[in-house]
Amino acid sequence: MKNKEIQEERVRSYFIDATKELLKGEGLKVVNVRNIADRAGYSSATLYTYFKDVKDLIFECVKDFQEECTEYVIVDTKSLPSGVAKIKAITKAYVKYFIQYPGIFELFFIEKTRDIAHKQPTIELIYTFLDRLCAEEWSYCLENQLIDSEKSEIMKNQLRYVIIGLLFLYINRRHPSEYKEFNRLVNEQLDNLFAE
Amino acid sequence: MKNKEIQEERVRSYFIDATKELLKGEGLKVVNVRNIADRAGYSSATLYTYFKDVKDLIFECVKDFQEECTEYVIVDTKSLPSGVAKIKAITKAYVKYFIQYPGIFELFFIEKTRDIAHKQPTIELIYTFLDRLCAEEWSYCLENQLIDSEKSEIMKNQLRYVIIGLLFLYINRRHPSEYKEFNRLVNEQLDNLFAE
DNA sequence: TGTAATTTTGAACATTGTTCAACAAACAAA
DNA sequence: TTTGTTTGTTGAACAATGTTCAAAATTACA
Repeated sequence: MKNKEIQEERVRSYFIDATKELLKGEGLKVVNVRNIADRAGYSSATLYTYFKDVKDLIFECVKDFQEECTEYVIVDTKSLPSGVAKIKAITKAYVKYFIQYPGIFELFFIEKTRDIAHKQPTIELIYTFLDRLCAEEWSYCLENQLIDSEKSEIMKNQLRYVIIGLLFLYINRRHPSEYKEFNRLVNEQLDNLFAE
Repeated sequence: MKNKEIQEERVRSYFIDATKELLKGEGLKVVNVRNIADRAGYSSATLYTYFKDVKDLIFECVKDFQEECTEYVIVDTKSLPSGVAKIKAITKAYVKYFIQYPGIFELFFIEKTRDIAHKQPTIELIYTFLDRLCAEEWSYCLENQLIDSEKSEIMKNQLRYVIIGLLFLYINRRHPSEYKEFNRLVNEQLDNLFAE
């Protein structure tokens, strides 16, 4: 009974890895059952013995990518001292990760889940991701009165929505058309958020 | 030659009207060539003599909906005196319009255009829409020194991105799950933006 | 080794967007 | 009015997508 579970998990991982490779490579537009199955070395019909449907499989990748992104952010910012500048740096690393892998951004934020109610825990995970990346730093800033505690919740929300808005329009709509300008806007908004 | 053009424009409008009805009703998920053509009273093949493809047809609706939304906002806010409160009111009306017709939000911001380069003027129109709705009011506030002119561009950007972020997560991801909470967040962010 | 259980799959189906040869309607020329 | 040409319309077919299922292949085990 135990072996069966191990083997089952193994095959699932072949499909998941194949999907992750496609998402990181050419992005959502080439993620389909036949491409996934080809890459995993199975027929597309086999996919359905391990996953309810292809959306289910695709959403299985979320947790892995969050871990990868977390690692990416930590590596990029670990040497910085705590404080407002570190929140900015974490946010910029988070942004950079999605710019590097637009397919992952699409998966996290744009791709429609068939059954959004059933996937709500995953959605919640995505939604609170930036908060969790910055949580320690917010705490530090509040403890050391670097940030007005009255305003901290509003600021967290502002950070979340501004960054999602920026990433969304840039990745989904090529707006602004130049990365440089996009980057300038990110910096401007971050500086503004923590100004005064 | 003139008659031909009139008739052609007429048939185009049948398809466009059919698409608009579907978008305002059940939303993007039911917008497909067969549904559109059925409603327009033609075969789906006919659609292709009047439009390059279905995305082209769908994007034809953008301008009409912008006019409708503009009207909606004007009616909702025309009696208010100029000033910061009016910018807030215009923004809230803009948000309400998209909450009422989520399908139109999807069309404006989420739906992928096949050829994003070719559609860039339309994208630009969408992107600058809220700015244009508020343009007069920003001018008024700047002239009367109700807003720091140094910060006005940053504030406009903040407004745009926060509102798009909020609408996007609420409409596309049911987050937050309650409209009341969504509304609270919109108000909180608007108040914060114009505070101090 | 033979049989039962499990895993895998090819083939089929439904639903998309799109194309095209053929049909129908409108129009022009005789 | 008849005939021929141009224009508009469409059914049928195609390709790409997700999904299902009976049958084939493989594995487990008595």
